[in-house]
Amino acid sequence: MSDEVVSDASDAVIDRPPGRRGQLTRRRLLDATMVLLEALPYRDVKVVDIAREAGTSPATFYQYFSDVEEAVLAIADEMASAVGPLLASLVSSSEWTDSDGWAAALRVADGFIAVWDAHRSVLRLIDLATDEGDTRFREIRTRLLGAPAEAFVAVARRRGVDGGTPFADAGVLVSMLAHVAAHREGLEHWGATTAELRHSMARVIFTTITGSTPPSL
Amino acid sequence: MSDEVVSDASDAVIDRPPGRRGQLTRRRLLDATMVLLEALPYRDVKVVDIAREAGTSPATFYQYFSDVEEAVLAIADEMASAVGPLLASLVSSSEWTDSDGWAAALRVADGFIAVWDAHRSVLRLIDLATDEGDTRFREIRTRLLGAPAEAFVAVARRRGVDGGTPFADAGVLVSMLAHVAAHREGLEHWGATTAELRHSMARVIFTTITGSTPPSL
Amino acid sequence: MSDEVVSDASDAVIDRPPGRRGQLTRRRLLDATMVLLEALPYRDVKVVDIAREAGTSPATFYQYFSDVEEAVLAIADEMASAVGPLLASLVSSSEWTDSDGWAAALRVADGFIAVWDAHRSVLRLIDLATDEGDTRFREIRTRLLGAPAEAFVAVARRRGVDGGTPFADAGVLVSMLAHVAAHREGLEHWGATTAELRHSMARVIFTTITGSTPPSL
Amino acid sequence: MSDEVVSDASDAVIDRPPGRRGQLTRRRLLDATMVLLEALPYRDVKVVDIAREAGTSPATFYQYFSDVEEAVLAIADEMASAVGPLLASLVSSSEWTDSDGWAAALRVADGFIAVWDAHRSVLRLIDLATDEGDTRFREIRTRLLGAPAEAFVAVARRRGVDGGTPFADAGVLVSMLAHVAAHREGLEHWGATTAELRHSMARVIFTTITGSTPPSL
DNA sequence: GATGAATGAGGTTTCATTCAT
DNA sequence: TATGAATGAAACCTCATTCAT
Repeated sequence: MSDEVVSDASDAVIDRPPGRRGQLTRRRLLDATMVLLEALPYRDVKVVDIAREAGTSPATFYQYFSDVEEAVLAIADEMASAVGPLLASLVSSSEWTDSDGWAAALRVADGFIAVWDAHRSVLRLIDLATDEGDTRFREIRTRLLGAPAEAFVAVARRRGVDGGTPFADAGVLVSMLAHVAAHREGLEHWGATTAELRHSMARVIFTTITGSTPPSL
Repeated sequence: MSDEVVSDASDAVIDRPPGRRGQLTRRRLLDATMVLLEALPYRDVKVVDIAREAGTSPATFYQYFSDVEEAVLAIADEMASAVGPLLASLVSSSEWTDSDGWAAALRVADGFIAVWDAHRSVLRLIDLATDEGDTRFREIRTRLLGAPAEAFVAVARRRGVDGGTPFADAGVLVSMLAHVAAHREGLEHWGATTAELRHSMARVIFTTITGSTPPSL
Repeated sequence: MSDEVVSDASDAVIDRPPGRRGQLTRRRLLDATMVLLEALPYRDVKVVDIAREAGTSPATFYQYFSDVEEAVLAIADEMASAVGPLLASLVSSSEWTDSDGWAAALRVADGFIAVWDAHRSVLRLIDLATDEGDTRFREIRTRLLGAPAEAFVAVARRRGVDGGTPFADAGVLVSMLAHVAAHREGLEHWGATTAELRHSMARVIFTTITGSTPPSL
Repeated sequence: MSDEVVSDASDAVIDRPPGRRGQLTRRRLLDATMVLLEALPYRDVKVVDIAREAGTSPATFYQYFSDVEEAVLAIADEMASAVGPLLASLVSSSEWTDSDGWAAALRVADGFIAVWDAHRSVLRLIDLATDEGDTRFREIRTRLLGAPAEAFVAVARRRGVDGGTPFADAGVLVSMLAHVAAHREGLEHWGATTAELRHSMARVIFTTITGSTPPSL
């Protein structure tokens, strides 16, 4: 069991390259952080609890992250790297002609809803931290929402809308999509079904991008 | 109409009916809370600091609120009572005909932007707390955004849109407006001027409500 | 097999199984608590003081006990485990015949006096807490006084007193012994020497158990 | 109604002779203290709560008592003044002959039980404070238990028991009576009915006082 | 690598107590 | 007399963080 011979050369004192065991511990800590993030308000997620949840001690936590924020940052980063391109691809995967645009619009709406459903707590946190002025989170947020936004801009340019304002339009669209997806539950509670919401979202997308009325109606 | 009325006692720590001097102190505490809220992340707003800022002691704070959240709640409540109706009136003040609709749409967009500029920190906090499941904040949020949303619904009904889904449409609109207004700065940073944004917002409103293309273009 | 085991977690704040160093600290804290308990009224024993007396910090205290009561409970528990059986054995160690009963009665009286002299403050506290309805302390008190009481019952049964009421008799005896032992000092102050008191105690014991008059007179 | 003309001459600033209204307030405060004492551990009875319970403010409390202890002292004092003589009279009201002694013993037992049932919380408190060294409470306790104790001594002397130790005997008796009465409930829980207990108590009294076996058996 | 243990630092709360009205 | 209000002072309790093993 104790054949920890691994890490070849330098067994330095400080943060040396990963190492099998270390990688696992780190992952356990990240997962634990996620679990807590989904159950508690951010401000209530404490190092001690993460450690307990991960089955280690606080001291161990500090060997991998300097504070909770850093761990969260890592999580958010992973997520953004996966989700940003995904959302962008949904936008880019269509020519947004009158004929295939509607289907694309629906796909985009669905994509946002699905992504927010899957990562609600981290996404919320990214928003929060960004609003509070944290630049590292802002970068992540930009990667995340910027991707689909730029895709929208690209489409708008390609379709060469007359005197359009592609950046504003894209910004408005992404804002709308993100916010509706984030508050879908609240909106349902208020009287709008998810089916209706995706329809409304798609309509706004379609109209904004193509300038014409969706064929659906 | 300066009716302080109510205060059903559900609230604070003490029971005795306020009293002049006490009302002043309470106000000072609320103002101090606001000041801090604008300067710091919510989680960093401490009772000690509120007290200092208000020129009293923590003990005094606890004579009026049982914790920071309660003070914040009071602030949010006041704000919602003022802002909700305002936003709703912007929506209701037009017949949304093709001729006057565009002006109304612009007014609504401007209204949201102005309100968010004036109350950014509280509004952010209401969103955060609501998302974290706090029901008292959710109620406030509903009063706040529900007002314009229902106004949109009323308009949609009056205009008798064919097979419309007024609730979903209104929800999407309000979500868009709130989110864009909240992140205007970020969007500008990214490439969309405020002027363009308000235009895009208005266009989405107008199209969604009237079903036709804005005359502006 | 990497079982973190269980550790029923019913107890303190932490779960991890003690550990040498920790055991020592815990002991120091308990001892410090005892010292203070002997010098001050219970309600005046503060965590800060215990920590100081033990040469640590309050934070450390909380790593072992969740409040003063829990520490006191541990002390009382230890004491009861040692003292209960001792008192019981004093009762059981005689056949309570007319000839050896008197000596036994004196030994029992002496035992109670000695035990109360040695643990006055804790015993007082157990009584207090029990009277106030604390069930955990009640259990301890039952272990402590129940032991000699049941021994008395056993003796009474063995001696087959006619229409006796062994439980009531045992209860009365133990009550008397505990109370006199607890207030010996006050009684002396009032006019009864310890020698006389032990004699009176013994007489009541002897008479109650054997039904006959002590030979001494 | 506002004819508060009363208090003739000096309307001094500080504690002037009672005054109708003041007496009432004082009484209300004492009663409130009692109520709390019966519901909470002594250490948890706070000035604020007494005031609330009495329907006044803390400031008012301080016009009558300098702290909670003083109020409690007043209550204890009243009680002792009423109860001490009562218990003494129960002892003195018999010649303790073989014929009427048993009835007297039963009456005394009943008396202690009744008194403790009626004043349990105050009596407990007196004991506690006395044990902790408070001399004012000790005096009260002496008045309370000293009364029946001295009555026992008087009886013993009158009956001229041979080489008796009247003080020790009386002390033991009163201790027994007080403790059993105080813990009657606990003893019942353990297996001794109240009827049996009063019998056992009476037997110990009778035997100790008269030196003979009670006729009852 | 991992972690028992310890603790400085800081915020939270509670109260007794005091005034000015 | 009575009491709104205010607050100093003292605990409480929790964490992030650091060592030594």
